[in-house]
Amino acid sequence: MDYPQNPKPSYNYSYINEGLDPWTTEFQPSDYLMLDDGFGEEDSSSQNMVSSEQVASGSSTGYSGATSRNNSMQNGVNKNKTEEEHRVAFRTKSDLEIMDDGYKWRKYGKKSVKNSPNPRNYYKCSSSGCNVKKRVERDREDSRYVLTSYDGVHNHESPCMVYYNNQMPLMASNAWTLQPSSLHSSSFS
DNA sequence: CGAATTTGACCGGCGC
DNA sequence: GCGCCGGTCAAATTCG
Repeated sequence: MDYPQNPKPSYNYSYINEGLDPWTTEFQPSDYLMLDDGFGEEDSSSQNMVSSEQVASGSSTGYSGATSRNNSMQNGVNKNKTEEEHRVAFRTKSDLEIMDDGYKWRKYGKKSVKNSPNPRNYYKCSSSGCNVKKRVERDREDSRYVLTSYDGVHNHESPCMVYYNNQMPLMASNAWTLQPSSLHSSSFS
């Protein structure tokens, strides 16, 4: 698949000249942040975020067979979950869905969702022991938008993280953490 | 030659 | 109980 993807983590490709700054304006986090159970029926999107919480069960390589997926497959009743499910979903205006956010992702699946002509790609953080997953698909309504969903919290820093004199860690201009706390303050530049 | 992607198969939940 | 549907696996293939 030859794709004119951007060679490096830099968003230099030509944007649709909307006369708007692409990243500070078009980036709308938590556009449809449907957490919780699938109670709220969104008018535009009827897909329900899967309520499967994956516990970071120790052995990363200990994956054995497809049957022993997760013995802790509890029901929706959250009795004693130690791991909260961190989900962040947002929508970005981009013509490319290959967005480098500072982490290395390994694609592990592609599926076409019903009611949408666009397939959905599944990525996983390539760092060992980091079970953060990522889901990328195009908006079924506006194919100009890309719906990205992050699942989990990284247990390591971004490879693009830069340190200035052992001071407070600063992020590179083209990288941002997925921590929900730092999601609000968009310190891009 | 090793690593990452591709892609169909498979698995498990949920609705009927 | 069966079939739909979304998520993941893993063998094969491609890529660097």
